[in-house]
Amino acid sequence: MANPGDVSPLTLNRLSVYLRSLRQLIEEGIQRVSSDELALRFHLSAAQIRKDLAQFGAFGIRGVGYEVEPLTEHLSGVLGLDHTHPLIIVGMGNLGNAFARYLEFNHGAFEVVAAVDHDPAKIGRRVGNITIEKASRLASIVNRTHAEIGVLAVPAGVAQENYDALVSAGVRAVLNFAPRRLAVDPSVVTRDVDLRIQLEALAFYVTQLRRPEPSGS
Amino acid sequence: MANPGDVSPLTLNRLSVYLRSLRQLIEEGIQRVSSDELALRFHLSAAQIRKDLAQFGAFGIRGVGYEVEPLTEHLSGVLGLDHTHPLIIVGMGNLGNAFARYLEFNHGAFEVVAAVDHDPAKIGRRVGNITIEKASRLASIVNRTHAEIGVLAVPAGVAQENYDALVSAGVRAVLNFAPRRLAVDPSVVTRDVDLRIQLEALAFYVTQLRRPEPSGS
DNA sequence: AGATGTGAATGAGTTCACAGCT
DNA sequence: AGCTGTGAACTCATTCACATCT
Repeated sequence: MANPGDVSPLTLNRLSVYLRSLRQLIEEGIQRVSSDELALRFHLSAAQIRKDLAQFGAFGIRGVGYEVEPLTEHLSGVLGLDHTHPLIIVGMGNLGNAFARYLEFNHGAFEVVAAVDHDPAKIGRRVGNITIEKASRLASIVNRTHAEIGVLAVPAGVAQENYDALVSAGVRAVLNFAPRRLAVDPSVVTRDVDLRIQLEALAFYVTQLRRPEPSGS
Repeated sequence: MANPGDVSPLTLNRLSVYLRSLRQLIEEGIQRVSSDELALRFHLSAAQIRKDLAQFGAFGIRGVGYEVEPLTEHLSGVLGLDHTHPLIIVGMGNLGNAFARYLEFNHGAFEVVAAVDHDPAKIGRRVGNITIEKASRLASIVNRTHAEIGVLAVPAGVAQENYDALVSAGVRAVLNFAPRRLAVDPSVVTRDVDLRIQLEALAFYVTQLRRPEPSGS
C-alpha cells in the first residue's frame, strides 16, 4: 500500500478516470470486470490499470477480475470522496461564477461554502446557497467555514497575492485558474487549470500540422 | 529544428509559459535575459528552458542570453499566435458561456466565431458578438465560419456524439471540457480540461496527507 | 484456464555538466 | 568570462511478459 506522497499525479488522474468508468458499469448493473475489459471499453491500458490499482491494495481476483462495487467504494475512499470537501471560491467573475454553478449540478464530494471578491459591487450578491463576501475577510471566512480547498479565479495580475492570502488563511489545497505560474507553498497542494496553455497548444498543432502526417523522415 | 509531431505536449505547455514570461519582461522594458534569470524569476528550470528553445532553432547568444523581443516574436510564430484562430463553442451552458466571455477579455489569437446548443430555448440568444445557433446545423456553420477549433462544453452523456459531429464538421482541434474520455480521431488534436480530475486529486491530498509529511519510512 | 500482480525492459522526460561559441 | 546548446546520466512512467494465485 503506497505512501500518499509516493503516488504520482498521473496515477491520481487515472484513478479519477477509473472511478468514473466503474460508476458507469454500476449503472449498467455489471458486477465484475477484468482489466482488459475496462481498457477496451474506456480506451485505457490494461497493464496500467492493474499497476495503478495494485498500488492501493490488491483488490482483484486472479482468474476472474475486479468486483465493480467494492472496488468503486475502495477507490472513493482512497480519493477521499466518501466525505464532503468544503470549498471557497476567490474571484467571482465569469470563471468563478461558472465554477460555482458547475458544482451545484455536480453535487457530490465538493461543496461551495463561501465565495469572495474584491469588487464592492459584487459583495452581497447571492450565488446558489451562498452570498459573496469581502475578500479582505478571507481569513475569518475560511476559519468559520473550515474551507479546505481554495479555488483561485482572479485575474493573473493579482493571482499571487490572493494565493498567498488563501494559504495563510489556512486552506490545504488550491485549484488555480489564473494564467500565472505561482510561487507555491510546498505544504499546500496546487493544481493549475490554465486555459491559455491548452488553447495555445491547439493553435500550435493547427498551425504546424497542416495535413495529417508528413509521412516518412 | 523539430518536426511538429515530435514536440512533446509538455514542451508545448512550457512554451506558452515562456511566452507569457517574456511578454512580462517586454512590459518591463527588459531587452535581454539569460535562461538562469528566466528560471529564477518565473520558477522554471534553466536547463529545460535552453533545451526547449533549442528545439525551435537556436536563438540565444552564447555568453549573453536571449533577446527578449525577437524570441517572443519567434515563439509566437511557432505557436501560431501571429494569426487569429476561429473557434466554435458547442454547448452554451455555464461553462460555454463563461468560456465565451473569458475569450472576449482575453482578446488575442483566438476569436469565437460561432456557438451552438441543443436547447431550443437558447437559440437566438446573443453572447458578445455572436448569436447562438442550432447544434444540428453544426456542419454548415463550421463551413461558413471556417472555425478550426471546437470547444466542447456539453454534458458528459452527449460528449462523444458532439465530438464526432465537430470532427465530421471539419474542425482541426478540440478543447474538451466534458468529463468523459473520448474515442478520438487521430487526425484531430484534442486536449481535455477535466475539472473533476483536478478536484478529486486535491481531495486525495487533502484527505491522505493530513499533516505536512509523515517523516521517514 | 484465466486474469491478477509484478519484476524486468523499454521509453519518455529531466537534469547534469561541459565543450564551444561570442 | 559567461551563457548557450547538447550529449550523457539519471529519474520517472509505461509496457511487456510471465510466475502466481483462484
